[in-house]
Amino acid sequence: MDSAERVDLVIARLKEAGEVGVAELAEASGHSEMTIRRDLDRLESQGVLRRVRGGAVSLVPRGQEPPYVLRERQAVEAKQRIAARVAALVPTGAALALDSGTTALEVARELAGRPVTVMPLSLQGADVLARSAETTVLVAGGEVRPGELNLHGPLAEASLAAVRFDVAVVGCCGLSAGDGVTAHDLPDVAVKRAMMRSSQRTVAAADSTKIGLVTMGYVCPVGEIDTLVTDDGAPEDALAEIRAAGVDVVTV
Amino acid sequence: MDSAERVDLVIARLKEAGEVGVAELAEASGHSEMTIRRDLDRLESQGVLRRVRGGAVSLVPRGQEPPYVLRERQAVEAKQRIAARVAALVPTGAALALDSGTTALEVARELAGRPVTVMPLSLQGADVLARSAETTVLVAGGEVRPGELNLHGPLAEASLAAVRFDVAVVGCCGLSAGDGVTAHDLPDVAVKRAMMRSSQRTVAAADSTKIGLVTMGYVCPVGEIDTLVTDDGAPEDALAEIRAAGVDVVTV
DNA sequence: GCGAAACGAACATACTCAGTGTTTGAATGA
DNA sequence: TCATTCAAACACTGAGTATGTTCGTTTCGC
Repeated sequence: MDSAERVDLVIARLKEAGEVGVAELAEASGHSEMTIRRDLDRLESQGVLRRVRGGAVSLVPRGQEPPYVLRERQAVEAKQRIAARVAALVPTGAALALDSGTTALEVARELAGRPVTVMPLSLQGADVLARSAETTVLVAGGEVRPGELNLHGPLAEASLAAVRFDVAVVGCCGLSAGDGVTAHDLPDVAVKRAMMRSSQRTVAAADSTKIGLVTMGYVCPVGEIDTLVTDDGAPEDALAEIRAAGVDVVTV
Repeated sequence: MDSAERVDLVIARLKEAGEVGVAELAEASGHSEMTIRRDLDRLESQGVLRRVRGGAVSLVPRGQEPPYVLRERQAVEAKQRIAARVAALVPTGAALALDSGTTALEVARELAGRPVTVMPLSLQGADVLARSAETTVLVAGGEVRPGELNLHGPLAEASLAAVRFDVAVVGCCGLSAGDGVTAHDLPDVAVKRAMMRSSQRTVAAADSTKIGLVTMGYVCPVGEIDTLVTDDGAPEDALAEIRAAGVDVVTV
């Protein structure tokens, strides 16, 4: 069991019980207690948990978005397939606004090197795209959320408002026919709205775990999405409802 | 002779003769030709030179700013000392605009972790600063120059205009009492002006090789600089002239 | 206050990966 | 055509990281 698997184990136990013990993890993973302690210390510095004597307790509150370091390890393969499909929807020479988040970062990796103009809403996205001379990167301003490295606030919205895009690629935390597109917090909602306002078309990229989910920040009714790209794990009836709202649903 | 020294050697020869040979470099550096080829390939991908059969020719035109990959290896120690002094001038809680460039990047490293609000004008600066939870990062929007990773254009200027700073930390390519503060290109000039316009005080950070130099883009007369931080390698008479213009000159 | 458990600093070991050199066959240009 | 240059493939090396072990210190329950 390697480092990544150990982290998965810690997360799983925290999700079940809300707390874990060092000895218990050492036993289960087959590693020394010292190594487990080092794992837990790292996760604490990433804000995932809080160390207590003998183990650790969960810090991720229910219903809130898990931290970036955890999300980036979830459904990686599905996200890459979705990202490839989204990138294929972007014509050469197009201008697009690219949301923050793990799925959007994969889209950035796919787009890097293609002759398009991109406004990424995250520093990681900007970094990936700026390495290529072919791609024009027009980074949005804004306040950087620590840990997440995404951009929000009035500066971000002003940057988006100053440009017109062919396509907005938005990630979302929840998407259901009844409750529309939702995000985890309000600053993100404002940014997503600004992206959509400045773009002719909106493409939503969401892995199937997001379908049917409803989170706190309401962005818009599903009907405002032009195209949804998701993986094939979503229940067919939920997708049918979304299609009925006029969305072009693509599964990969 | 390690990798960094070999690159220096390549640059030196290119500066003298405009071209270098693989065999010649292998001889001079004491390394195999294969290693030299790999060095040259890397430098080609960084835009420093163009490979030709048997060697390489220079791509950096006279009078233009050398690429970032070269500048970052020049006067490293002086830049770090200057950066530490500049950071010391920034009071806790202050808001500052931070220029792009290698010296400013060192300032960012010094500032990371301190409770200040920073608007960096480069992606690297943003990256360094955003890692710390203590520091508020308000990244400027704008177009990213490939290779350089700095931000310019109307979006950057608009971001700067939307905020008021206590201090602007500007790097410069040239600084002389007679010809004022100069930069290498016009988009940079506009950004530096916008930084200064939005800030109460301007601190210029420039290693001594920049003192007395004049480059193409005129930014402002030296008198508009409040404080200049430089290393002790600058000629005293040049510094005296700058002081006479009302600049508080600090040497480290 | 006492003792057991947990902790973390320090050192030793194992592993990974980037950088380098050598070989060899293909590509290039005089 | 032929010598030179190139680049792919493989082996070697050293730096840096991850892990385990030891041991003295800290913490908590009693």
